[in-house]
Amino acid sequence: MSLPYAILTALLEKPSSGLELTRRFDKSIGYFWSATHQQIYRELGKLEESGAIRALPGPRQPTRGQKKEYEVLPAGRNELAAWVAKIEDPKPIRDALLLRLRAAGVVGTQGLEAEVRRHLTLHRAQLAEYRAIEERDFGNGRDSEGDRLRHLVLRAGIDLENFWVGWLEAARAELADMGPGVSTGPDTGTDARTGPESTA
Amino acid sequence: MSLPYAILTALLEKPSSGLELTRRFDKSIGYFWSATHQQIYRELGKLEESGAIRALPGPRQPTRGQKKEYEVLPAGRNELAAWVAKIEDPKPIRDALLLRLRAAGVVGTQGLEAEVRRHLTLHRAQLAEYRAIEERDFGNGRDSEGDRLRHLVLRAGIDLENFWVGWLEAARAELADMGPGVSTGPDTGTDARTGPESTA
DNA sequence: ATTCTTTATGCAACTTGTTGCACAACGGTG
DNA sequence: CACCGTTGTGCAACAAGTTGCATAAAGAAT
Repeated sequence: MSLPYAILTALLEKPSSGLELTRRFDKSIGYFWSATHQQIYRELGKLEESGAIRALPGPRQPTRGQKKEYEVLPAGRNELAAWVAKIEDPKPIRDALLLRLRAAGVVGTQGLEAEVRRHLTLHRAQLAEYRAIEERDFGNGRDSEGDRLRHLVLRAGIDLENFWVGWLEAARAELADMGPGVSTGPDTGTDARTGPESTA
Repeated sequence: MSLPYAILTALLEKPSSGLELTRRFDKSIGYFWSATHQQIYRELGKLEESGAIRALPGPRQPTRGQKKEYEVLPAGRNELAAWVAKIEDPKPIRDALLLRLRAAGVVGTQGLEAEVRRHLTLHRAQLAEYRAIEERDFGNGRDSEGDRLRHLVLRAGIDLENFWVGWLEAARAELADMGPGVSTGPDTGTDARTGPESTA
C-alpha cells in the first residue's frame, strides 16, 4: 500500500505529529492521496514499531492527549527510495459518475443532468484552486529539483481537472440534447410487479 | 457503495451468472469499476436476499458447482434509477505514481524514469484499445440513447488516457532533464545510521 | 475553581476490497 | 471408468479505509 510512503514523504518534508499530518493531508499530498486521522495514527504506530520512524524526545509517558512528533529514520528513507523505483502497475480508475452514466443508459437519465452540472461546478472550483496554488508557489522561474517535481504533480492535478471539466461539459450537452424522457420509467414497479416467488 | 449498482446495470443489460459477470467486468464496466469474482458473488448474495434480484428458475438445490443465473427485479431497477439521480460528490483521485513523484522530490529520482516510461507504454496501449472499441462499436452514426451514453463513457476513458499519455511524456522529459544525480542517495543508511534508541 | 472549547491521541466496530483455497459438476481422453 | 482440465460457486482470512466515540491535556471564560 501507499499510505505509509505518503506519510514518510510528508515527515521527510517536515517532522510532525499525527494531527499536523492530518491537516497537511487535507492539502497538498491529500489532493491525490487522502487519509483520515485514524488511518494516519494507525500507520504511524506501525511505522514506529517497524523502525522506519521514531518519536522525537521530550517528556513522554502518558501518550494520551499529549502531542507526539515523529521523524524519519534512515531505514524509513531507504524504504521510501526503494518504493519510488518499484515496478507497480497503474490501477484502473474507479469513478461512480461514469458508472451512473452507464446505468442511465438502462434505467433512464432522470436526475442525472443536475448531478453532472453539480460535478462540473465542483471540478471548476478545484481547477481554480490548483491554478491559484500554481501561481502562488511556482509563479517565478527558479525552481529546485524538488520544486520541479512538485510542480509536475500539481500540473497532473490541473490537467486532470481540465479533462473533467471538458468531458462534463460534453456530457451535459449530450444529456440536454436527449432530455429526461427515457426508457422504462424509474418508478413503475409497484403495479407491474413480478413477485420473486411467483414462478420459482 | 457502487458495486451493487454496477452489478444491477450489468444484469439489466443481460441476465448472467456470477462467472459471466466476472468476465464481463474484465471488459466494459470493469474499465472504470473493477471487481473480483469474490466481490461479485458476495454482492449477488446480498442483492438476492434484499429482493433486488432473483435467481432464474431451473432445477436447483445443491448450489455448489451449479450455474446460477440472475435477473433484476423491479425493486432493483428502482434502486438503480434512484442512485443515478443521487447527490454524491466526486472522490479525489488516488494515484500512487503521483505520490512517488512527490516522494522523489525528497529521496531522489533514482529508478523513477523507467517506471514513468513503463506507465507511458501501458497507457498508450490502453488508449489504443479504447480507440479500437470506439471504432468497432460506434463507428457509424445511428446510435440509440443507450449507445450515446455508453459512447460518452468510453470517451471519458479515451480522454483520460490521453491526459495520462500527455502528462507522462512531460514527466519523462523533465526527469531526463534532471538526470538521476539527486539529493541524499537512497542507499546510505547502513553506516550513517542513527539508532532508534540512541537518544530516546 | 469549575466549565467549556480546542487540540490531540487513540480504541472498536464496520465496510470494501484482495488473496488463497476448497469443492462440486461437466466434458473429454486413455 | 478413472483421471484430468475447465467451468463454476463459495468460504475464510486478511488488508485497507471509514465512522463513531472515548479520553486526556491545555487554555480561555465565567
